[in-house]
Amino acid sequence: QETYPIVMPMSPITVLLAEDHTIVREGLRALLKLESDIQVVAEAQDGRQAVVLAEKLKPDVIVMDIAMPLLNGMEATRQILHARPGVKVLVLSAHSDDAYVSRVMELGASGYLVKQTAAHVLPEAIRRVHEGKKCFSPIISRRRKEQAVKARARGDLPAKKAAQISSRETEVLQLIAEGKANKEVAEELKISVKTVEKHRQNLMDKLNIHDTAGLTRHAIATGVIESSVQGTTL
Amino acid sequence: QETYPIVMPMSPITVLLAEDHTIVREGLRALLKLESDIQVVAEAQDGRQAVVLAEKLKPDVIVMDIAMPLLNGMEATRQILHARPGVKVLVLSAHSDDAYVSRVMELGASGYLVKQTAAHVLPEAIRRVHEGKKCFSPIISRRRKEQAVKARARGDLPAKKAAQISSRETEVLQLIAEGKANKEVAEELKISVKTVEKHRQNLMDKLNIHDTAGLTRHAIATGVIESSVQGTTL
DNA sequence: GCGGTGCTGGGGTCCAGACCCCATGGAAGT
DNA sequence: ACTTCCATGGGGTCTGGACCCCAGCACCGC
Repeated sequence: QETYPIVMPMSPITVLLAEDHTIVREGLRALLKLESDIQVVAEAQDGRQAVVLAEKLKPDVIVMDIAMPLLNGMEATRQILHARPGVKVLVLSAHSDDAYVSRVMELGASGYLVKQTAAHVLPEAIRRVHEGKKCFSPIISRRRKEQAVKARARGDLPAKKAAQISSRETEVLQLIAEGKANKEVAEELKISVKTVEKHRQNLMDKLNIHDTAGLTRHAIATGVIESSVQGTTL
Repeated sequence: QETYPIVMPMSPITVLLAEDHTIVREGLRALLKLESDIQVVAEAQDGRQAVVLAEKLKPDVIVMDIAMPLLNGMEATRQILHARPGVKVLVLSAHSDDAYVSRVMELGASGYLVKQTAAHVLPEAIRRVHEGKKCFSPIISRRRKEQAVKARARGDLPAKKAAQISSRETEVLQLIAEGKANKEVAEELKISVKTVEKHRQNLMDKLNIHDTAGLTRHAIATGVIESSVQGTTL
């Protein structure tokens, strides 16, 4: 019953919101409601729901939290992209470890926003990934550029997949996070202290974390150790 | 220039939003904007800002996230309530651990909502705590009742104490666990590096933990920080 | 084979942190 | 009033880790 405006009334971008914290999810929906070209067609409160709803409703874009019960956002993303390779997954995560971002992007996600991002970036990012572009939070894209520059400086081939932590490095990481000094790690693994230092350095470079506290947090976050590990006092 | 409506135009409840994830914070603000009797007067993206803004603007209610950088919601709540005992702090947290809830309530907070809570509960909770009532998420209040019954059955004494960590020491612990060097901690807290070293030494003595990794694990295990705290790269 | 990478080992420099000593002022408890 | 605790700050020493250089050997893929 309305006259056609000069601007074409494009069909809105359909969005599935996957985020386990209800109050946060409804907040995001409230933010997106202000955008006339974006329509939230469904919400999922865990990864499994996200997979099911993505399959059923075939939304254009899926805004996916990483930390979710039952099935985390990483696995959910993998399954969704396996079933519908064309769909755009925009990851929304609390953390920004390089290794994390790399893994998600290798899965085929279209973008990665950290939750520190300003709210107005979200609808913009949804539009961008809908157009087939990649989209990252400023912090992330800045770091990715730095990484790329460094990689080229080192003469790396573009076939990257940067932060692969080797099995030996993981061993060292665990012992460091358990509070062992380099010397103790060396004794434990029966290698030289110098080698331990080297592994430690490689870990720091690959993870872009340059302090013991950060390595420890990373080890806990990725499940290498638990926070309740008893220290040297035992 | 407007005529007075029949309903008294009560002065709105002033609210300070303390939540480190910008996109979440703006989502919450968008939700609260729909409530005419609630006015978000300021936002804080870490605990220290929350303390400063609470002091300066004296809001009626502070909606406080627990997991925040620099100063977590727990310590921020303690400091704010120390300075202004009358203020209402409504804690908003991702976790619903009993130990967590108990500690927060002992500090004198007015309520505790988990983020799984439906959005419409938030403004309702703000009104309730503003009236001086306590307010919990349904899941929490149910469990608190069960706990209280059990406690009485066991005839518990309220007494307990481990190594007593002071409020200042907890602040230092958080910053250490976030990967800050002593010098950075000193700058953040505007005290001498020597004092930071002293606090660090006291922490190590009291906790009987003598490495940074151990302190970091302890901070995570006791909820001072989360393992996913952003590193020094931000 | 040749390049890539992982694991191993050693040389060095430099600074931050661990641990010792000390003192002062304020707040809180007895 | 006196003690205790906390927070503050300064003196020192010494070791451990961060970061730089270098290398050989083994494996894997092409």
